[in-house]
Amino acid sequence: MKLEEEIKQKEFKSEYNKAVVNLHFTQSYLITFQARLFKPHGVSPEQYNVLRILRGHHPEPITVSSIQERMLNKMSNASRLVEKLKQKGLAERKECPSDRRQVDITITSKGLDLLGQLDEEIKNFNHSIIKLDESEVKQLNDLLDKLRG
Amino acid sequence: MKLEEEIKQKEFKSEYNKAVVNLHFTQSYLITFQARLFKPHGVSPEQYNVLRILRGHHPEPITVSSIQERMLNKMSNASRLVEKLKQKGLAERKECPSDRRQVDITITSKGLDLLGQLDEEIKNFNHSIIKLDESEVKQLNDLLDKLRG
DNA sequence: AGACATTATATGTATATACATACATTTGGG
DNA sequence: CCCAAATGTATGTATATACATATAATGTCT
Repeated sequence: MKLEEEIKQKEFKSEYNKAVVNLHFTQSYLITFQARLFKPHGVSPEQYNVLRILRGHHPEPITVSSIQERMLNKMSNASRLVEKLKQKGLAERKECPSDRRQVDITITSKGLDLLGQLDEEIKNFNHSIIKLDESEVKQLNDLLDKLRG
Repeated sequence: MKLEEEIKQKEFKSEYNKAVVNLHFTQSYLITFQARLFKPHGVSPEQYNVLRILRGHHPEPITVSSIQERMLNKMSNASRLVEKLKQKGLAERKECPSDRRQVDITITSKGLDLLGQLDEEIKNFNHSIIKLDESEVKQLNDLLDKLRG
């Protein structure tokens, strides 16, 4: 549905103005459905994202600052998210021997199991939530990559 | 820059998977810069959005639930945002005479002044933050509108 | 009119973001 | 080697989101 109808706004001052609002609105649409998907599994979308980053490095550990770099929200707070995952038994924290300021984080087997369960579900979700065909999605990704310069 | 480089991920399982991540990442990119733009003026991005909704109806008042419908995050909390705006003298609250459950909200002249100051700044911001030409932005908006079905 | 559902708003709680700041450890210059 | 700067992590505070629930006012059915 056109954004103008969704938020009951007659028109936008420019396509650029509409695009900024459209990106916020579409992301909100996605995250609402994602949160509902993750909720029965006891993790939030950002916690899931950190788990995926951990799995990407498994069995090597990864430091908190490296997690931060790979997160979608750069200014967020990796250490608090790791703490949440640890409380749920999905991740482990260990002091880094070579630099005692750093903390090595690894995903646990429980964490890997959870991701394994979610993989198929997420794949189906991604296809069903995005009502575009293969070439359109590709086009969208290219435009977003270009948008950020 | 390609999303893969920005979040140091080698590849995505599908374009659909990438698109979901790309939308989150791009929105985060936008909101970070927007927040910095608004900060000197003492309002957050969502507070600004509510102010724009109020101006769109001025001089008519608008109820809290109508604000909610027009907000980007449908599940958010219009009444708390209105409270913040009231504390800053940017909006007023009045009991609706025809239905005492409802609350009529109007933007104050101070609120209109603030938006007036911001208008030009936002317009320039929207153009500079989106590094696409006119036809590409149009294409992006069409894809986003179609994506949500 | 009385009982009950519905609607409009407000509030409580958990999570996350954004930013400032604190603290310990490491690094590097003198 | 010692002190200052830089780095890695944690924490404090304000804001916002997501959802459940509370409360008052209104509408509806009999």
